[in-house]
Amino acid sequence: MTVANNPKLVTFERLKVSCGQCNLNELCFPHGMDQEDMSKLDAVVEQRKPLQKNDFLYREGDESHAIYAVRSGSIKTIVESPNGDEQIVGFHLPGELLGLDGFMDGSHTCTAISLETTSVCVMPMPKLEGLCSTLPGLQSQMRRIMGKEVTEEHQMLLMLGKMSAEEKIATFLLSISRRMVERHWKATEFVLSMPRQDIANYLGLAVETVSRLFAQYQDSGIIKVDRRRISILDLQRLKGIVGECKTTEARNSAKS
Amino acid sequence: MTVANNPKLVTFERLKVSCGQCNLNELCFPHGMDQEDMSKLDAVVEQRKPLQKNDFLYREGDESHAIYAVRSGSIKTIVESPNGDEQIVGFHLPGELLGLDGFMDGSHTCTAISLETTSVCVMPMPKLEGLCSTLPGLQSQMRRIMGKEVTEEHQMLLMLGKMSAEEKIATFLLSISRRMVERHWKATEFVLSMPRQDIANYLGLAVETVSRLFAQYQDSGIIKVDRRRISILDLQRLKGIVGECKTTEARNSAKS
DNA sequence: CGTTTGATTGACCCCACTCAAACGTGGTGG
DNA sequence: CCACCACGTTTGAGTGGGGTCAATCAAACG
Repeated sequence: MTVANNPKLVTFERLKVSCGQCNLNELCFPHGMDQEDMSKLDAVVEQRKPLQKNDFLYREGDESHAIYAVRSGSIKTIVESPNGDEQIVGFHLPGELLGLDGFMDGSHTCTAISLETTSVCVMPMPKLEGLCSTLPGLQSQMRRIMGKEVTEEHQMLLMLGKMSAEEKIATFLLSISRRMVERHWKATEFVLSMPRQDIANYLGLAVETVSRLFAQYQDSGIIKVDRRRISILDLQRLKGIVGECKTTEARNSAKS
Repeated sequence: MTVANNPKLVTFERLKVSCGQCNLNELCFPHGMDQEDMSKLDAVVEQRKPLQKNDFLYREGDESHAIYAVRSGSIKTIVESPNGDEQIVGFHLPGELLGLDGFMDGSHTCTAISLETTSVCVMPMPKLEGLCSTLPGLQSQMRRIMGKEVTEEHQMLLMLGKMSAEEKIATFLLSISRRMVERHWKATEFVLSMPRQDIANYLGLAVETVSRLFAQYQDSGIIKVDRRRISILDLQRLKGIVGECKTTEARNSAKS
């Protein structure tokens, strides 16, 4: 329905949409900024030729020029180990940011690959830095964004370190569901943009385990699986799998 | 030998040491800053009463006032899961920073606990922000620090997601060793400040597994273990365990 | 159509966890 | 100074969760 969420439309209609007009701005970088600041931000945001499936947005080692926001489509970020295998460290949906890994020494420490046809907004670092010194709000915005990244990665460490396969899958589905709601999509029906292989990699599991647990949850009547299309039939039971107490629920309702 | 690395001395001698005089400044926040900027930073750095073992520096949910640098001793940071168990997300040695998890919404999302008697430098956020707007270098410094945090956590995700117990233990020992060298301590002989339980938690393993692998590596002549005192006897073999190809070595030599 | 790629399912097995007990070691008080 | 206790660590035995291997199946594509 919306422009931003349909890659076909955005690709062929017009490339540049101002942040003020973008329906994702509440989720994205401009979150909480006033009209004036947003229009100044607008001036530095650039558009980029849409990425085709499996295109690289950037690779490990590439010089870091900018931070990126997904406008439509989705992107995975991966890090590579010394002995060759790779770990997916994040899936990025429309409105989510990436590229913060390049801040340490000016070159990216992970690789970003599109999962489907994807368009991104580019915020060039030099210009963004310049803007930061004039707009006091932008600086704290940057901090918030990086703090969010750190916090999210902590949650992922918790998942990889302490959760069983069942809990991981449930957590993953709930995370996607929650983010779908944020984007005003249905909480209980969505299409995963990544293959099973990527889900497994992300969760530290084997593909077969992911497949088996999807099947198991379907048999239990918790979800319905049709290839990459997922329907959550019993959200409460899914939440019950990840943790008995209500901490998660309390935290979510407190945030919104 | 050095003041900063001996908690007893620093505690009873004098609390405040300027960044310029601190032998950790090359590892710490001031890394790369000139004398002038450093003295301005000095003006906002505060000292804090030393923490006793198992004291909290801050807890999840606490309001975030500052970022902290370990001056002596060590600190662990942990996140808690809905169902009660916790994951250690980092061990912080002298010169290392913590508190960045509070940047998202102004309250900490993890808990910091000292592993031994520990003193920290406090950099209050409001003052630091003020300084950022006048010192252009400080802003980019902040970014570097956060970028480093993100990158380190990516490496940890890789470890938790893809490594076997053997690789995890080897990686852990090498990480400690590398950081000891940075602090001008011996690369091959050190005392771990955390119990086995914490190592196990951090690596996503059971205590028994950690114990067994330490024993196994000792039997193989790779390390020598005496309670918490570790001697690395065969650094090359240890590096061999984490990855067959030489990427790690190449990267390290390229950086230095 | 055949081919390829991704997903599922089954059989088997191994790594790492659990449970349990023994073993220092350090601290405490008699 | 020694006896005692508490805690962290080690070691052994047994088990199960999830990985591996292999075959099958279903879409998508040329």
